[in-house]
Amino acid sequence: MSKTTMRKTGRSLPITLLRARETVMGPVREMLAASGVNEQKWRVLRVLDETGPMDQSLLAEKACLQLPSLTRILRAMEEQDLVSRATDPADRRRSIVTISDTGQKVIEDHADANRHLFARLETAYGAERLETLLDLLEDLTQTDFREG
Amino acid sequence: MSKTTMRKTGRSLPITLLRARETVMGPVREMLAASGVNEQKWRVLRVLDETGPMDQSLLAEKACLQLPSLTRILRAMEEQDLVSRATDPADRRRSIVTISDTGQKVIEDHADANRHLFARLETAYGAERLETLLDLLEDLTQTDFREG
DNA sequence: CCATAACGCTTAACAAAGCAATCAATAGCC
DNA sequence: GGCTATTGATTGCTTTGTTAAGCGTTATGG
Repeated sequence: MSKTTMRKTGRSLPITLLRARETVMGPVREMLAASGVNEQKWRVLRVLDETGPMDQSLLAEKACLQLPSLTRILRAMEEQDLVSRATDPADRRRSIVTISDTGQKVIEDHADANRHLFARLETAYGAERLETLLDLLEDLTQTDFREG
Repeated sequence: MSKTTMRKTGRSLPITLLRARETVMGPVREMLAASGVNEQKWRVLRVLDETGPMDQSLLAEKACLQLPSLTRILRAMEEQDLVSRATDPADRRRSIVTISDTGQKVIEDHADANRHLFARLETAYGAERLETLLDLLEDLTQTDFREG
């Protein structure tokens, strides 16, 4: 045994989060497997559908994607006619991304399966506990615990 | 606005988990940036340090890594002398991974910073809430909500 | 025994993450 | 106005995730 093993090894939040994410995303990936969109594209579509057109920086933040990743994903999504991009006339650095009818249709096609999945999760895990978990996670995200 | 936007757009557990993970891992990545280990190697080292030598399949599961990823990571870690591998004489398909003194040192070097980080998180977020969150996450991981 | 299946790990191929550098457009400042 | 700094997006490079196939080893069943 190692010296460091002697310390009380508390549960690891990073690994626990990873595991939980895998548990949740597995079924979602299954759901999306058939259609031409993957997890990331689905997140992009959902954000655009829920919030409307926006520039890429904001979209990246809301969809939890890095700008470089988003750039490449949007290129593919444009080719699939899921979204369209147009440079913002007010600031020609910006490019505004808009969901297309095809993109809307993908969302709608998966809406039922998604609701069904979520409903099963609520049943198996407990609706109140799920609410609590989401609250705690959102608070964690807003917690600042950096140096200084 | 879209048709689908009309539905009550519940909070998305996948994205919330992603965000929370990013919040937690950001500072950890900063901590590790200087040393030669990244997030994944750090997870491998921690698992080996806490639980002792083990074969790769178990290590992969505990460190939340896929076997192919682990293969590549271990190759690099062997070159860095962080771990060593030896085929299990009892079952020569298995290869047992052991943390090295260099690997131990990396853990020890970061132990303080890691504890400090975790302590600040406990302070900023609340120790009890953190416990609750970990409990809820672990339960979620054990929740089966697949079809059928 | 021996053929076959199952297992543990590796390799291969491609998409994506992460990070740094780059480029074009805008903003600030003298 | 013209120079520099900043911003939004893209590209390049390396590592990892994901899936499927492959190889050697061990278990199983006739």
